[in-house]
Amino acid sequence: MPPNFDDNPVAVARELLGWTLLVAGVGGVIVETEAYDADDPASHSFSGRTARNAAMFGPSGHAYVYLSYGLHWCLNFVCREAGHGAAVLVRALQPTHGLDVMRARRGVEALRLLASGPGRVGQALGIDRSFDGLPLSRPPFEWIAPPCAAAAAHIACGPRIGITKAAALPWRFGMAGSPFLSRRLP
DNA sequence: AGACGGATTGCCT
DNA sequence: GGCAATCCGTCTA
Repeated sequence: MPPNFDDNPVAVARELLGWTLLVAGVGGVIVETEAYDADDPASHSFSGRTARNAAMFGPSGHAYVYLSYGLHWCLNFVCREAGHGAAVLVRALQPTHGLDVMRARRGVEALRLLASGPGRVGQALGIDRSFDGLPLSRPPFEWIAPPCAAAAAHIACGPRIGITKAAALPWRFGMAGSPFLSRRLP
């Protein structure tokens, strides 16, 4: 049972925290996300549809994958209804499943370094261009719901990272105090 | 056809 | 805390 993606990206970004995301059996608990909306200058969808961001304008509940800085594959979830260009970026996981696979892919041992950062998440999960546009409700994706009401009480938010436009919006969300965040939250 | 910049990471001091 | 690496997508001609 996957989470509900038919909502605005800020709501989806918050609701995703605490869910366990597995890709081919490898993954962990989502502890950090960022929201990107259609009329958001920092969003890849802001300047309209192109070949790269086409998945963002497709149906919700699908993956949008892009290459960052020429070498990092980043995983996003399309949300709202089709055609809006809204998505949520997965920024960090607490590794729980397939630790050895992730260690091999990442080339590091420490749990803390396996998936704390969007590029690390992509590498740890084996994400690449071929995942762009795939539905999140079917294999290789698999979801485990968070323990009831556990996540909501511990969510913190702050400005998004690495962007220059709309930098003031507090659209980065994380589980407060988690050691697996890519950076501290206020 | 060619230039330019980026939703980052890792290694440096 | 600072900065180089790296290469695809987009824009301009």
